[in-house]
Amino acid sequence: MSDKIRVRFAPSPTGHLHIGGARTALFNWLFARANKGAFILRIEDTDLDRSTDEYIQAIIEGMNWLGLTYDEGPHRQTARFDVYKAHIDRLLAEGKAYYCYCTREELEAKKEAAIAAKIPYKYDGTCRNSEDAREGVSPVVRFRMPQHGATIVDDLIRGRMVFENEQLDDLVIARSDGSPVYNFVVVVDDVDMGITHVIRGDDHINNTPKQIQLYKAIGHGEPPLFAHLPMILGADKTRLSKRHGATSVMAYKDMGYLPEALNNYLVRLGWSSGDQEVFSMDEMVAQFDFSHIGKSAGVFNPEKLLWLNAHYIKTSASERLAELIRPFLAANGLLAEDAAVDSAWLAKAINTLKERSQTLVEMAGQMRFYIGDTVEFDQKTKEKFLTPDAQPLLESLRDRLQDLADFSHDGIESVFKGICENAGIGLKKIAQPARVALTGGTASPGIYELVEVMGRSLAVARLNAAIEAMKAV
RNA sequence: GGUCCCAUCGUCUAGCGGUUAGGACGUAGCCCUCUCAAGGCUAAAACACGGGUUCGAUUCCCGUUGGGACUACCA
Repeated sequence: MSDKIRVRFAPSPTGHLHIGGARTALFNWLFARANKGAFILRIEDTDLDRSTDEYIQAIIEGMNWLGLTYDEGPHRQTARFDVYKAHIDRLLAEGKAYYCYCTREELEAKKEAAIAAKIPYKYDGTCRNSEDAREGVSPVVRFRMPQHGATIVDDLIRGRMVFENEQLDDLVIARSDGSPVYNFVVVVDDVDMGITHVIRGDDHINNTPKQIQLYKAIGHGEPPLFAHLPMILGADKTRLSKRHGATSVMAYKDMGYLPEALNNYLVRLGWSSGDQEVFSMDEMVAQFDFSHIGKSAGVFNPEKLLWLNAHYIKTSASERLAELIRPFLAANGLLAEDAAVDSAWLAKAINTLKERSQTLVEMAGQMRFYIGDTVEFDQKTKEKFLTPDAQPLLESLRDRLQDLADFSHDGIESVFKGICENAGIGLKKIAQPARVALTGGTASPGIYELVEVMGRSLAVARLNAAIEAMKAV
């Protein structure tokens, strides 16, 4: 256990698992799996006002959906307040931290003054050397940050970064109510949990030197190694947020995306392995390495994700898709959740839809080809294809399908071919009117498979309905 | 304002001193074809700028410009 790699994903439960968090989780997971290490889930819920149990569940749900299994956790920081308290007391006793009685108002005023005078703001250290308690003020605890020398971060992705210690603030580690603050608990937990590598977004870069100083005060050995991942940006190159559309992982599930598509998209946003674009989870694990993680922020590209999703739909087993699509069919009203529809039939239908569906939502919509007694005709389409010339052809088609002994793809094909030969016409002359009659539209799966999956009775019924509609004109 | 990070087609990226600067998404055209897709082929499309270093810079160094993050008793 001593030199085993241990990494963690540490989201705060103040929202759903979003795209950026999911990628951080994925990279941690990949690194752990690639090195036979441990992947730990830690919930950073020290912000009591904004954290909720619902979001904890939502984050876990998102990770489960993506298949990012964790080996330990979820650990909750709110369950460890006594641990933090002990560290704070010790730091206080050792003089590495001190009580600060400055009020928020005073601090705010000093900050505004600094900004107005255009000088860089930093806590002025009023309480650093004075032990004077003030009546009626419950103090915060500040960490005594070294003010000389420099803190060096040898980032696994960015290389060496040097921070002058005089730039570092005496940061608050405990609020006036005694509760510990993020930068502090992160360090305590990483030490306690034996974290060897901290893989996180590069929005944490400026926290790193502060945390390293905390490690030196709290930890025993060396601080962990750091790897700062580039940010994910929206199309306008600002940090990805709700403004850019769906950002929660589960929203993608609801929009009919497959988890492997999202994982594959995310892994290629910032990391590469030559020219390869499509990766199974096993391939990602086998090929993942820090040296091919880029440094620059990436723009989230929904079109490419959609392309990957279409790819995975095309290549997934239809049996699996048949199960996944049921909720979507229930949602669009085509098939009740508990409808007794044969999965084998569903899979057969999906076979004809896979190559023309980019999402499960889209595929569920296309199930209209096969489910439902009536079809709606667009007026223009009807005029163009359900012509007087076509009527006898459709009648003939109906009769032949009615009498067809071998109601298979090949049997159906021979029916169409037979009609073409009889009438001396090309397939196009009958296929398009038939397609319109059977589906109401001009775009559908191949006509033979369409009829086959639809089944004899529905095909005949729809043909009859179309023929009636033609007569009515 | 301060600190830090970043910079190859519109986007994701390959490249690790000498390449016709490669791939992918998207876009356009063609082929295939019963429609729509899928698939195949082709095309347009990039090294931000200026200095160095070097026989030679997309690649190494510095600066400029441009983006971004952080700058809380949030995480």
